[in-house]
Amino acid sequence: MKTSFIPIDYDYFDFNGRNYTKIIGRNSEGKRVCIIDSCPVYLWAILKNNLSQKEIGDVIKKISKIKLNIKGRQTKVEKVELHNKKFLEKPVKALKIFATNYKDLHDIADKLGIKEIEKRRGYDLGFITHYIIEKKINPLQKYEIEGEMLNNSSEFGGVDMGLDVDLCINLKKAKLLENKKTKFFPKILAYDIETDDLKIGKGEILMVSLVSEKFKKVITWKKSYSKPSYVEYVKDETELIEKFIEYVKKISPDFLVGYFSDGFDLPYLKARAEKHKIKLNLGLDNSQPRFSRGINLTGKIKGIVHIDILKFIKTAYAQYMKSETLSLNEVAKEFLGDTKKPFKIKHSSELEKKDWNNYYEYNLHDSVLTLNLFQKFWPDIKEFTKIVKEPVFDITRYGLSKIVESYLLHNLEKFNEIPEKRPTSEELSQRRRDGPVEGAFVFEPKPGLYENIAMFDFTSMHTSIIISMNISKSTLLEKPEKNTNSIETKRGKFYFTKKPGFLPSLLKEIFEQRRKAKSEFKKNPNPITQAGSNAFKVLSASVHGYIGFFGARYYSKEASASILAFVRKFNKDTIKNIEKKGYKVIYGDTDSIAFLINKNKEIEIKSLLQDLNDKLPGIMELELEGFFERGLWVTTRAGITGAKKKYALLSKDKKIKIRGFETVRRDWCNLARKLQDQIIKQILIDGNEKKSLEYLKDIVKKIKQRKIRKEELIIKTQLKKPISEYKATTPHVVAAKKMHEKKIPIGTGTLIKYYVAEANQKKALVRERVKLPDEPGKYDIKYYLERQILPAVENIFQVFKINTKEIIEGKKQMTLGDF
DNA sequence: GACTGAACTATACC
DNA sequence: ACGGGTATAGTTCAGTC
Repeated sequence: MKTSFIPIDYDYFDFNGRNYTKIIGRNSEGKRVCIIDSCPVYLWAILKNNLSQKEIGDVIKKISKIKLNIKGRQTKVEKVELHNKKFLEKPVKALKIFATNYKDLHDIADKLGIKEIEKRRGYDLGFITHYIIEKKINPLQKYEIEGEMLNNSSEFGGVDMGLDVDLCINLKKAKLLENKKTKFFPKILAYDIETDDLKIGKGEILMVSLVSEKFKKVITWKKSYSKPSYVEYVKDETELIEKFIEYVKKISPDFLVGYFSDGFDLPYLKARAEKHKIKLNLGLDNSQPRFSRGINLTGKIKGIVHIDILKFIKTAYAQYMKSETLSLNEVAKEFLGDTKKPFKIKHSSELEKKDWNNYYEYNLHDSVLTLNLFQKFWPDIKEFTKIVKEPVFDITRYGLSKIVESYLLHNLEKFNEIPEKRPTSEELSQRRRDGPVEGAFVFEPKPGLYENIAMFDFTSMHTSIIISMNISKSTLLEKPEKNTNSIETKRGKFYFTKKPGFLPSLLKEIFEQRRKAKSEFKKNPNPITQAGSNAFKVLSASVHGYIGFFGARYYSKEASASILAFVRKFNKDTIKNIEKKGYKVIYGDTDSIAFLINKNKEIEIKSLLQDLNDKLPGIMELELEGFFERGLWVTTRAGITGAKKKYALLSKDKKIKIRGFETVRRDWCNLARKLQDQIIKQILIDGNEKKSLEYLKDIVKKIKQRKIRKEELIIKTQLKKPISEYKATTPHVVAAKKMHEKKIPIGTGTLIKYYVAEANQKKALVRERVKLPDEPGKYDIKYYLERQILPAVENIFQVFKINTKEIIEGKKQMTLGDF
């Protein structure tokens, strides 16, 4: 039997004590294919130096005899081979110890505590990762496979019986079809549920929507006066769940996609199914979803990849996004230009018959948005999966460190490297005690309104330093050596060999692929080329964070400290060089430098850039970020020093770039944010403060006359941990408690909204005046003037020597006099 | 009881 | 626990006079 095959979902099972993979995928005809395969299972024992041939022979003999009878199965060492390998770049002699079952490698490693063995490695990768590395059956790549058809046979304990696939093949041969572009259009089904209570399983599921390319359905037992065509009525919640399963099975998607569905929709369905004593048998083998334990639930369905698209967006894109929250509404707005349907959710008992049609539509559209978001990010997910070589299920849930680490693990073989182990819990606590390393340098600006500014920045600074200076855990030298890359840090002077290490080499590969992908995208801008560029960008930008992350296999505080020391050095050196040429540097943060170009022409600045670049080592590169007509820097609140990380620029093409100001912070009320935004824009465009001052006076007047709507004064603050863990009772904690009393569901991550009301008695603390947005009350004019408006504008006008405090307070006294 | 600095908290920048 | 450090700023809390 021969067919094409694109692997999608990976699973494994034991048969006669051995491990077998069960991979579900599709062939070119769109048929669902399952392949059964196995691979050698082994771990590495790194031998001590200077062992004699005889000693090695004796060790091999000893190890070959290891037999274990644990967890109800027999496992043994089946073969031992001697190999010349590398571990952390150093040549080592290592024994490749083959055993029966991957899950027993740990126990075998425990038996290897003998003096000739220095280290034991390679048994903590997970069987699927081990299998993919070993057999190179990579996810989402296209193969031509050969094997025996299994047709409800009893082979492998009848694994294919009751498995809903078109073909089940015992794999014999697989050939990667390299040159053919994989045209793989997966079947996607998005879903979303509506319930009467947000606590998992507590309320009833009122309806569930299912949306795929040519399918739209809302299943509900809550009837309206008229039934839209996409709605299907069922008798009750039990039937709703059964109907849901029926449709999922009928459509049989490759991906079942939800938004926050790991934490809500899927566990909810499971809990309600349990309550009604029915099985949520969504798996291709009729199994129920399985949930991982831990803080973050993840729901796995066998054969169908369950994807919580929120998780992927959060990990890979949140840092580049404008949205203030990751709610479906905001994320859809940013990426799709579409929003949720307006509908105010109430408990079903409070809904009138006429409301239900809107509720159906709302529910349906949430699935539409979820589907569209998946489509939007599918090219990215595909790229990440192909590059990192971990299954889609994991790629969409891994954090950045796991993505980087997986990439490294899947590429060690070409360096003949034995993988490093995960840190033990002792190592983890030690690493946490290491404390932080000194970070980047930020130039203290002199407050003012400047004209004609140029901004340079280093291209992917940390990444290019790692590559150019060959920095990593394994290239760090124990002793000083000549002709090395060295750097002084607070933790001592560190030396790195110039012989390329595997981590900097792999990073260089990613970096070059990113460059290619980026130019590809520029030549031919489309979602596919953009996704390639994005994936390499995110991956390469995360490597420095990975090295400094205490949970990393290739963690190195020395390497991390060195990278940051180089970051400071290159930035400061460049500032000096720019100043030497007679320019005034006004600001810089980590990898950027802003300076005044005075009367010089742009061409002269570009030649300065060229000069600076000529002196930079390796692949390091300084770029022109842009030319700016005007720029505004202010003092800190204390009013003495220039504030770092707070500035605004007006580019030549009249675009405004605002950084750090209250305008861009979501924990300030809209009024203060909008006012500041207007003022900054006006000042940058006009070059003076006159109009802005009038605008400020007008707003102050309006607030005193209570002409500002309360919505403009709502302060939004996120709960970062459970309420009980707060040591200080802050305003937003008080508001959260009020919400809790009102039975509004809250938890870590909830954006708490409140306003500050007038005090009826002498209430000094802000928290005593906190009210929820729909609580009646008058807002506190004094608070908003002094704690929101004034701080937002004070240091801006200070640049023009205008004392805003007098303007605000002076008028206030007059108004108070009126009372 | 008013004042003040430290601690706690959130959020931004790169 | 699931990249990192640097920085600003508000509010509460605890200690001082």
